[in-house]
Amino acid sequence: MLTERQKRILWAVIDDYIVSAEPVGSRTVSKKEGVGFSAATVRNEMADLEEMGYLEQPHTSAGRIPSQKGYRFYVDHLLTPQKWTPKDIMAIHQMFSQKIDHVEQAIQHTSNILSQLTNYMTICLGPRVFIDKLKHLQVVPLSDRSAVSIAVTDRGHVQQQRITIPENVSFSTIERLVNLLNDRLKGVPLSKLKTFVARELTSELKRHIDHYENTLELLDQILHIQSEERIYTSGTTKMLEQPEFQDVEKMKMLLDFLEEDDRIIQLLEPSTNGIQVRIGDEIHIEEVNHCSIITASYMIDGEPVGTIGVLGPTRMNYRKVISLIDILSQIFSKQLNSMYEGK
Amino acid sequence: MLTERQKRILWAVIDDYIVSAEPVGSRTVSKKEGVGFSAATVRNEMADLEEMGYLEQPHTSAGRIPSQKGYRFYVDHLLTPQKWTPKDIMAIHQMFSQKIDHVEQAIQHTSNILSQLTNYMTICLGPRVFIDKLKHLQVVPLSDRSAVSIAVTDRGHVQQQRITIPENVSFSTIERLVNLLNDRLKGVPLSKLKTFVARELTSELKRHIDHYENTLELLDQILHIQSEERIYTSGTTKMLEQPEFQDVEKMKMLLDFLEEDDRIIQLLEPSTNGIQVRIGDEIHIEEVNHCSIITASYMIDGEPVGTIGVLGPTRMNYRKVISLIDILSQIFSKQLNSMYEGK
DNA sequence: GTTAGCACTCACACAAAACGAGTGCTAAAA
DNA sequence: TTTTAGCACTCGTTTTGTGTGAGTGCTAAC
Repeated sequence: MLTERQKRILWAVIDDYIVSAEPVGSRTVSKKEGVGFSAATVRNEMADLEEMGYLEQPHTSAGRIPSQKGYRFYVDHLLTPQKWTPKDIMAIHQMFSQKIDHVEQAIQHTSNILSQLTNYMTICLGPRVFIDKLKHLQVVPLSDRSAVSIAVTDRGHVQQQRITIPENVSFSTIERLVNLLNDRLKGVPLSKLKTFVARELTSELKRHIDHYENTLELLDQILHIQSEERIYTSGTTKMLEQPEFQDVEKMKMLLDFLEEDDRIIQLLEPSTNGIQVRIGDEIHIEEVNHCSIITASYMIDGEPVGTIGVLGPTRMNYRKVISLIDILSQIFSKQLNSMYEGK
Repeated sequence: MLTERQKRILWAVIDDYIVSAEPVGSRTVSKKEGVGFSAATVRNEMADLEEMGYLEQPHTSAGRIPSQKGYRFYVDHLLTPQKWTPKDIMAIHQMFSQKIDHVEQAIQHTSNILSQLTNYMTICLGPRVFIDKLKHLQVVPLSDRSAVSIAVTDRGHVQQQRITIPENVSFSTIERLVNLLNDRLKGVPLSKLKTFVARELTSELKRHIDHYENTLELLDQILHIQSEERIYTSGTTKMLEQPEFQDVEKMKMLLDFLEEDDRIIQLLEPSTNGIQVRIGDEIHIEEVNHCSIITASYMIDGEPVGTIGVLGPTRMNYRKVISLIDILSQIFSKQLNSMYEGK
C-alpha cells in the first residue's frame, strides 16, 4: 500500500505530466502545491514508486513518467471529481440548444461538442436498432422483379433493403404476406423476427398463403435486416496535436485502425452501464496501446442503446474527460428521449 | 512551343520524379531510355525548360522538379494511355464479383478497390437522390404526436424523416393526405415536390382535406426531404505513405479538410461528364494545394448521378490513375444499373 | 527521518567539417 | 553551329565533436 506522501507525489507527477508531456523531475514535484518536502526526499520516494511499478524512467538522467499502473491507481484512488459552476453547466446546455430533427444529426453534434470541449478525439456508436421493436413493415415494388423492403421500428428507425422477387410470386401474394406479417409481428424485436416467424408463424403462413414454398426466399429477404451500427467520429486531427502522435508511423497505425468499422464497434461495444475507463493495454487492441479510452452509454427509456467515447493518449486529462462525458451522455440521453417522446 | 527533345526531357523528368519524389538531375535524365543526349545537353535544355516555367529548382545545387505547368503539359500532351492486358481486366472484374445487395455497400467497395489499386486516397459521392422520382410516400405514426415519414424513389432509395404531428390533425386526416399525395405525386422528382404541390395541388388539397390550413405544417414536414449526399472515403492512410505528407502539419490540414463534408462535396460536385484532372491550384482549395484530384462520374440510365475521385500528391501516377478510374467507373456504372434493373 | 551537497549520467542542441549530387560555364570535338 | 567533356563552384545533408543542463543516486550532516 502507498503512504500518504507517496500518493501525493504520484499525484503530483501525473498532474504535471498530463499537461507537460515531459518527464517530471524531483525539483518540479517538490515545488508543487501540496507537496512540502525537499527534492531529495521526493527523489527517494520516487525511486520507491518506480520499484513498485507506478513510475518509469525513460533513461537514467531523466525525470519520471507515470506507468500504466500509475495511471490506473490515479484514476481509481486519486481522482477528485471535477466541480462545475452553474455557469459552466449553462454554457454546455447552450451548445445543445441548436434545433435538430435527425437522430443521426444529434449524435454527430454531441460527438463534435465532446471533441471540442475535451480536445481529444471522440468516437460514438449509433443506437442499436436491433433491440427496437417492429412497428410497420412495407414492401414497395420497383419493377417486375425488384422491390424495396422497409421496416419501421417503434423508435422510428427505418431499415431498408433491396430485394428480388422470385419469379412465380405475384404482387397480390406479396401484399397478403406483408399484411399478415404486419399483423402478427408488431412489437417483436428486430433481432428476433426470424426465429419468431420460424417458431410461431410457419403453420399459419402455410394456411393463408398459396404456394407458400415459393415465398420462402422472399420472406427470408424481407426479414433479413442488417444491424448496421453507424460510427460517428470527431476531431481525428486532435490526435495530431498530441506530442505522442507527432510520429507519422503511429498516426498511420491509428488511422488504419479507424478505417476498420467492425474493430471500432468491438472497441466501443463492451461498455457496460456507467462510465468506463480503459488505459493502454487494458483495451486489448495493439494499435491503441498507447491510448486510453473513456466510454459511457446513452440511454433510451432507461436502456443503454449506444456508446459515446473519448480516445486520447494515456496521458490524457482523465478528470476533465470523465466529468464531461458524464454530463454530455446525460444531456444527450435526455435529448434523445424527448425526440422519441413516449414512443 | 516545345521542341521534340524538350518534350522528351520533360517527360523523363516527370516520369522519374513520379516514382522517386526526389529532384531529378541531368545525369539521371541522360541515362534514361529514350533520351540519347549527354548530361550537358540535358542541362542546357533543362535550364530552358525552367525559364519557360515547366520545371523548378528547389535550390541551386539540386536537380529539377516539375512545376504545376509541367504536370499540366504532361497530362495534356505527353501521356500515353495505359494498355491493359485481358488478364488485367479479368483480375479487375474479379474484384467486383463479390455479392452485394446494398447500393451503399457497392460504392464503398468500389472506393476500396480503387484505393487499393492506385495506392492513393479515394473519395466518392453517393448517388444524387434528388433527381430520383417519387414512387411511394408513407407516414408511420409512432405516438400521438410523432411519426416517421418515408419516401421511396423509383430507383429504390429510401429517404426518411421524423415529424411531429400538429395538435389538431387526426390520423385519418393524415391518411387521407398521404393517399392523395401518393396518387398525385408519383413520378415527380424529389427536388420538385414542394414547388409541384404549391403550384398544382393547393386547390385540390383544399377541397379534399378538412381544416387544410392545419395540415400545412405537416405537409411541409413530409415534403422536406434532405438531399443528404453521402461521402465515402478509402485509404486515407495512403496519404501518410507519400513523402510529401510526412510533415504532420500538412497531414493535419488535410484531415481537417476531410472532416468538412460540405467542402468535400464542393470538391467533387463540379465533375462534368468524362474524366477530369485537376492539378494543384486548379482545385481552388487551399488545403489541397499540393494535391491533384482525378474524378469521373458514374451513370444510371446514362445519366451522371455520382462521382468517384482519387486524391493524391501532384506527383501522382496520372497514367495509371486515369485509366483505372476510367475502367472502374464503367464497371461500377454497369453494376449499379444491373442493381436497378429496368427500375 | 529529512535535507543539503556533490559527483556523475545522458539526451539534446549546436557548430564545424566532410561529403557529394548537381549545376553553370568554357573550351574542345563533331 | 551543335554537342559534349571537363572543371570549379554551390549548397543541402550527414557526420563528428563538444558543451550544456536537467536530473539522478549517494553520502554526510542536521
